[in-house]
Amino acid sequence: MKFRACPLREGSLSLHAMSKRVRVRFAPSPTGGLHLGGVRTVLYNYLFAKKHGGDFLVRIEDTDQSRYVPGAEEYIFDTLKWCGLEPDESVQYGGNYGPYRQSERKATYRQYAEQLVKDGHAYYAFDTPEELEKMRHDFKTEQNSSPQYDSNIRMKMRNSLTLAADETEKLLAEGTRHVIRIKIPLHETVSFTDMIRGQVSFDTSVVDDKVLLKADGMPTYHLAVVVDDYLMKISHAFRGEEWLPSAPVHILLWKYLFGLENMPQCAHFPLILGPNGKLSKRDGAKYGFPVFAMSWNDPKTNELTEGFKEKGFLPEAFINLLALLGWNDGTEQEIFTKEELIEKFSLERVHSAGAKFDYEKAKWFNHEWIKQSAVGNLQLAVKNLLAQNGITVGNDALLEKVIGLVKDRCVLLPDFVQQSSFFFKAPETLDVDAVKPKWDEGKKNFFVAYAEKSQAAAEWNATVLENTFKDLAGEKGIKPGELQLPFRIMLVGGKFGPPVFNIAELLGKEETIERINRAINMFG
RNA sequence: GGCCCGUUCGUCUAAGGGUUAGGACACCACCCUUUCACGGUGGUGAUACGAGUUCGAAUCUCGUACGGGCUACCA
Repeated sequence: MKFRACPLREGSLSLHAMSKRVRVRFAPSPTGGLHLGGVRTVLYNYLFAKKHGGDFLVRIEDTDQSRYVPGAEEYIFDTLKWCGLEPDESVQYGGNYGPYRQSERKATYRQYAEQLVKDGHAYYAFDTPEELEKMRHDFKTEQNSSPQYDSNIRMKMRNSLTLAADETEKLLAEGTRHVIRIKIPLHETVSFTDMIRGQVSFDTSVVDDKVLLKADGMPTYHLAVVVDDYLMKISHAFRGEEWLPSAPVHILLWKYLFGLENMPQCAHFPLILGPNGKLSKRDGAKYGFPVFAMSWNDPKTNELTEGFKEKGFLPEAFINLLALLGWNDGTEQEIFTKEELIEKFSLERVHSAGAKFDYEKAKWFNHEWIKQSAVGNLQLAVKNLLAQNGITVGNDALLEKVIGLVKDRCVLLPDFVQQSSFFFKAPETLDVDAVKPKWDEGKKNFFVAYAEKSQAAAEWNATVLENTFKDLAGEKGIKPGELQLPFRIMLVGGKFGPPVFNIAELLGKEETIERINRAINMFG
């Protein structure tokens, strides 16, 4: 980390971290939802910025209207909010370097694109999509399965390099559809230092003349990212590994436009992989786990993709598991709060290899977080979940006790429904089959007596209940163990839940006795 | 096809020239528990392959193989 010495008024010297600004870009389009890899990119950017006392900013990429999905932008910010990763600057949160939405910066991008043409680093291209397709077809060979618009091809196409100057002028004056392409130099080695991978080099002869400004006047990512990073004074640019191959284009643009010395430091994060390569939206449905942070309902296809939130993950657990997918602090610690992550995160310890997502381990993280969560942190979510299942909780104090009692056995939030419904509502059906084969008069008599004894009990708690139960069983000559399962079925309805006597304690005297009597009749 | 990145138990990973290659998830066994879990103890299980450098290589170098990414007027 770099430091800059700052003299204080008193004359002493103190070290201040140089201000860091990192940014993340979002397209409110591709699939709409923010998938695992996207959120992790945000997370690492966020952690880095916060750790170094810098600013974390989000830019919105609404470059391609045909792909723009309504609602996606709001969705992005909802997701960031749920994850606790709100940016310091963005369309929604404001800041001093706006506008942050790409479509509102069109004039700026054009200005720099024209500048490049003037300096001989870019050119106008008038080729139609059909002509491009023809080119790709005509020049396709066995050695080159996908020909690029590059130094070999460009002189055979219709652009300001091949056309006479007055012809170009005329086409432009007529408003002919055109794009601006970067003119990649012939044989030049472009290299840069990636904070995770070290030095990476490319030969420009394999880079194509990327479109910088599209026919509709919108910039491509390549132009926008460089111009914005400069104008918004970005110091660090981190993104996914899938961007590595386009880095040379960006380096060249920095060189031509703003100077290499002003280029942000960059890092490319490893990909998050699904069972088969890069994690895709399809993998979720295919393998049965969520790939989006929050449920995304595609307004175009009306297709719903379930998210981690709706699946019952705690946001704390979600960012925890994401952080550990490609990074660790070198110790054996695995459970981190956001604050700890900020404190301990370091780019040097981010892996360079892709990480395959494991849903089982993800669930383990959530389980750990539920177990260590304070009851208050869970209460609202559980209450809502119960309400969704038709159970209204009238007694919050009881709910608190119930959550405390059952949270150790809940992996996902919805598990609370099964584990705690019966505290608020008597089970509608009892697992009679589990009891009947061994049910007899002796047991029936026991429970009739136990109900009577309970009625008379002066104290009502698990210990007293259990002692009474065991004493009575002894008197009747029945093993207490044989009576516990029927008792559980009576109260819970099935073979699950916390220890029976704890359940009875929370249920209270009246309810417990009522359930015993009701069940005795059902067992016959 | 070309270019780039990568490769330690099934999965996430630790080990920065010298360790019986460590931990976690999952799995198995036992203990605890007469429900289901939690928890505890133990177990199975990895340095892709081949050369080289070195007294010594998971670690450094090269090659091979395999995996992934990119190769759009998408990001």
